[in-house]
Parts: sequence; C-alpha cells; structure tokens
Amino acid sequence: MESVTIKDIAKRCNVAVSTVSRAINNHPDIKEETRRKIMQVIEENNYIPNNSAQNLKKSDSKTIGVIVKGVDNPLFAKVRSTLAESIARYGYDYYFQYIGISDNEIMEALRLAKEKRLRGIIFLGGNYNRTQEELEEIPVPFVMSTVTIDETVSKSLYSSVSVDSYKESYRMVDYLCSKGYKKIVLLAGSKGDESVGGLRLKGYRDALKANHISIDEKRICFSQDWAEDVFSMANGYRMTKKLMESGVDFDCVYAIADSIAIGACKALLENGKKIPQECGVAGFDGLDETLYYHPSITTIRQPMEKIAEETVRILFSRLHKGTKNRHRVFPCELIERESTMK
Amino acid sequence: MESVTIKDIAKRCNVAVSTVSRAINNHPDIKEETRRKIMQVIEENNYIPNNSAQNLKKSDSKTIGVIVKGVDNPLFAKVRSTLAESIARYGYDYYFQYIGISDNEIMEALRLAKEKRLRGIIFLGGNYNRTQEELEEIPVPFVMSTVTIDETVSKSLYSSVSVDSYKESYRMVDYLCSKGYKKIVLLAGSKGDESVGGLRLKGYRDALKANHISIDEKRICFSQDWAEDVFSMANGYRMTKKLMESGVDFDCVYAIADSIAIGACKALLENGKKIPQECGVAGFDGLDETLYYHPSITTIRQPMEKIAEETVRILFSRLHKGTKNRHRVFPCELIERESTMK
DNA sequence: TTGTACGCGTTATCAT
DNA sequence: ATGATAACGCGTACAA
Repeated sequence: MESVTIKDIAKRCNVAVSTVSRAINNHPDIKEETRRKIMQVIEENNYIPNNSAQNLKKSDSKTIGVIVKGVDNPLFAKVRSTLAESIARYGYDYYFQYIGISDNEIMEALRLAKEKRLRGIIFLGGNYNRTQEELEEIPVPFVMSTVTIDETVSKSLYSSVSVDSYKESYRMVDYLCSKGYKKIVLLAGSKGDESVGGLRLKGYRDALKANHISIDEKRICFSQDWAEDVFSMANGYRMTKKLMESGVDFDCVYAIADSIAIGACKALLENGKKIPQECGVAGFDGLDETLYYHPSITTIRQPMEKIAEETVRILFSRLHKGTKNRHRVFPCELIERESTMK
Repeated sequence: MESVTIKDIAKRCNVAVSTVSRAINNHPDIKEETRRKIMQVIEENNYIPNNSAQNLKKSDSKTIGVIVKGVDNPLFAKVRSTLAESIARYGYDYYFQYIGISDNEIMEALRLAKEKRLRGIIFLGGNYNRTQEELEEIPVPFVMSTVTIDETVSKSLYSSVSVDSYKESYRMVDYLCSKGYKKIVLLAGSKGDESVGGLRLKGYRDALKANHISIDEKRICFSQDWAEDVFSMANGYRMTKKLMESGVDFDCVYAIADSIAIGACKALLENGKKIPQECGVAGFDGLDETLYYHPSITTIRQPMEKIAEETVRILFSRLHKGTKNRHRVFPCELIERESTMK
C-alpha cells in the first residue's frame, strides 16, 4: 500500500526532489546525465507522479475536460477519437469524464475544473434545462456539443454546436409526405420533453400541416413516463405493438430516434407487415445499425465527426484568439433507404 | 479563474477552516447552528471542495476504481448501473474510468490507485496480454471482469470473472451441427488473436471434429489485420461479401461476435439468400440487437448482470474477509432464434 | 465546541 | 546545474 513518492526517488538518486521534478517535466536546466539516471531509477521503482499533488500545485495545465453524458449513447462512442485527436492537435491534453444520465453535469464540470485546472470544457450530450445561474458558475470557456439549452439562457454565455432538430424533423416528415405516405405515426419521447423530443415532435406537426394533412392525435405515441429507456429498441417495440393493438390506421412509422425505429421494425415485421410496401419506417440520428438492418432504414444522419471537430475549433478560437461565444448549427443528411422506397 | 476555497468560506463565516471541514464531512462535534450557517454560505458561494487536495490528505478512502476499456462496447454500457449499485451496497464509493482501446489499463490503474487512494480495482474489458510483472505492481486487490489473462500469469495474483469462450463456442457449433448444418463458415477475428477470438476459433474446430465434419480452411475467414474495427458490423459485412465472391460453398455462418453476425446477415440478405432456409446465422455475446434484428439471430448470451455482481462480491470478500483470489466462470445461455430455425 | 498547526506529494522560486 | 523551501487546498491531531 505504501506507494513510492518523489522523495524516495530523490533519496535513491542522492539528489534533491526539485531535481527529480525537473527530470520528470523535461526542464531545460538539468544535466543530461543526471536526467537519464533519475529516469532509470524511476523506471526501476515504477514511480508514477501523484496527479492530485501535481494538479494541486500547478497553476497552468493545458488540459481540456470532456464531459460525456450517457455512456450508452452509440452516437458518442464514435466521437471520442475525433475529439481526442483534435484536441491533441492543439497541443493540449484532454480528460474524458463519462457520467450517468441522471448526474449533474454542471457540478461535475465545476469539480473537474478545479481539480484538473481545466482551460476549457466540452459537454457532450445531456438535454436537461440548466439555468443561466448554473452556467455562469463555470469559470472557463465551454462548448455545448449536441446539447439543447433553454432559450431563456443568454447565448453570450456559452458556445454550442448542434443540429436543428426541429428543421430536420420537419424535413423528414416532408419527405415522407412526398413519398405519398398519408397516415404517418410518430413514435415520440416522453410527454413533457421540451428538448430534442419536443422539437422533433413540433417538426412533425408543422410538416404535416404544411402538407395539408390533418393531425390525428392517436397517431402520436408518447413513451410511458416510467420508461427510463425511452431511446431504446425495446421501447420502440413496445410502442409499436401497442399501436397495432389499438387498431389505429397508419401507413408509415417515423421514430424520433433510430433505436426506436429498429424496435418498431421488429414489431411490424413480426406481425407480417411488409416494409416498405405496407408500412414505411424512418428514424433519426444516423446509427450504423440502420444501414445493416434488413430492410435498411431511412434516417437523418447527424454529422458527428464534423460536429466534434467544430466543437474543438470553436473552443480553441475562444481560448487563443479571444473570440466571442459562437453557435454553430450543422445541417444533417437525409439518407433514403429501403424502408421508405416503395 | 479564482476559485473559492475552504479558507474563503471560513472567513465569510468567521470560523476556522477546521470547523468548515467538520461541517462538510458531517462530523459529530459541531453545533447544529454553525453547521447550518456554514452550509448555507457554501451553497451561496458555490463552493466545491477540491478533490485533489482531499485525496492528497486522506489515507483511507473507501472507493473502488472501475477501469472500463472500450467505451464503444455495448456489452459494458449496460453493466455500469449494476456495478455501481453493487458497490454502493457495500457502502463504498466508486470511480469509473473509461479508457481507449489502446491505452494501457495497468498504468491507468496505478495512477488512479495513488490519486484516489483506491481500496480495490475492477477491470472491465481489454484482452491484452499483460505480464506477471506488470500485474504485480498493482498495490490493491483487483478483479478482471470479462478479461482474458495470459495462462503464464499466476492465478494467485488476481481474481477473475468471465465465461469460457472455448466451451461456449464449442457448444454453439455443436448445436449448429445438430441442426443439420454441414458447411459452417466461421467469421473469426484477426489471425494472431490468442484471446477470445482464438478461443472461439478453437471451439469451432474441436466441435466440428467431434461431429466428424472435416475442417475446410477456406471456411475460416479471418479479419484483415489492418481492420481496427474487427468487432463491427462493417467487418462482418465485408467478410461475408468476400466469402460469397470467393465461391466457397456454405450453409451456415457463425460469427465470433454478434456485431459481426449482423453485418453478415445484411450481406446475405442483400444477395437474396434466405435466412435460415438457405443459410443459418449465429453470433456470440447476447446483444439486444440480435433480438430485434429480422430475422432474430441465434446467439450465446453472456450473463453480464451476474458477472458484474459476482465481480463485486469477490472483490469485497477479498477486501473484508481476506479471502484468497478466486476465479469464477459463468455458463452462458444459448438462445435459439429464427436465424437457425429451419 | 472551536481554533492552531502540521503534512499529504508536487512544482516553482529562490539561493547556491 | 542543483538544493532548500514555500506554497497548493484540505483533513486531523492537539490544544484551548
């Protein structure tokens, strides 16, 4: 349990701790010979500097914190490397922190900012409505990536990179209408969802209106409130089963997330419905799964790589050039696949 | 950038820092009145204790570190909550650390153990062959969960919870044979894989032998060495496409991972092959996706919840009762689905 | 019940 | 080029 410290190394080398510190941190004024010897002793004794102590002492750190909300979001898993590489390209270190869906990301940010002396923070995911007051506490520049922030919060307080859920949802439904679908069911999120779920719902409503299709509230399926797994295949399956049992007439199912769409497909196919001949299906997000499903599923692809890169770019532009906070919205790509190609 | 410290709080309350510390850590000997007042000031000033300083000072911590290798592994995403709850049940804190697939988990463990004064460590994922020497450096009890360790490493050094990849793979192929499949293709991992990939391959070979089916090496497809995404749908798709182009005759495809199996299904279906009538398909792992795929895919389900619970149980039995290191192997469940039900 | 003072492991600022 | 030493923010004996 006794771990070896910088003092032990110093003693074993017959030098002062400050010399060891210099060796570790590649300081210029140290003889190459002593440096090598110290590094060798460090190696032999498996010495690892205590990062807590380092951070406690350091004033300047050159590290960016990335707070990811939702380990299980497959959309984020792929972004990790892109973010890491982009940050490294600026010569900064990064520190990823994955937190649970119900954890408070702001608290986590404050904690990390102190602990690791962060220069900037990137938030990935999490749609909770944070107040202006909370956001103001964060002492370093930060970018909300694919996070929806309440409209009442001043835009000058933070940067953001995201997609326009409303517009893209509108586009998808408009497309479905153009394909001749008249009775489009929406598999929505929870009833009170003011975030992406709500926005995509609004896009659905407005697009139908624009296409002169009257909205049948029976065709809007909300997830059960108790369902913690709203964005899951299981939920899509459940909702679609229930829909079919209810006897509501429909010719297309549009889910606000790909995972939900996959569950819906299963329920439809299981009941002998042919996709797309008897019922079209569309999702949202651009998960790989939609491409490999059979039939492949039409979706709206969020350009996650671009989003990640732009997130880092904005952060460093703010850090280095002192630019103001910016808000960038990326267009998505509507990918037409078999599930809607009658 | 100036963050508020315990001193600031003390000053604002006209008390000593130690009193503030007592208030924070729920110490008994402190007047309820002062406690409340201090907590209020803390609230008002958004004070958060610097965890680095705390850890530096503390000798005893009651926290378990969980090092997860592979954020993108859907199998692990689900385990998170189970592990967290199990650890909490013992009255311990936990600290999750997600690291990249190419990061060195041992280094990370050593770093964390120092920093957070960990009492124990759980490793989740990562199949790299670590040497005995490396493992010996870890100063606290640890459990390798679903990790394969080289046979040459002494079993007394660590605990482990896993499944028998060889046996389960054997079972699957044996089952496929019993269903009448004679020309079973294996979609394997990389050629040199000594870990799960290699074990599942061995199970395949031995099961065929036991069923008096001669092994045709052309029916064993290795992933390209350059493919970093070995366990991906894309890789399964690629391999199967290539297989069909090669003209090799087969009546069943068995993939060493569900994700690979899904890619294989897509390739087969795209080419007009009927599953399971013209070709059976089976995977390994028990991903939810296999249930929602159409047709649903036969697989070997790893009991991840049980594995997680047992992992924690073994760790604490070692921590509290001083038990020796144990190695637990859980049986999997062969789930027969549509993809092999002719 | 509360305050004072020391030390955790490290880096940075002085001297030497 | 190297050594001594003061912080960093906190918890905890010990004193009051």
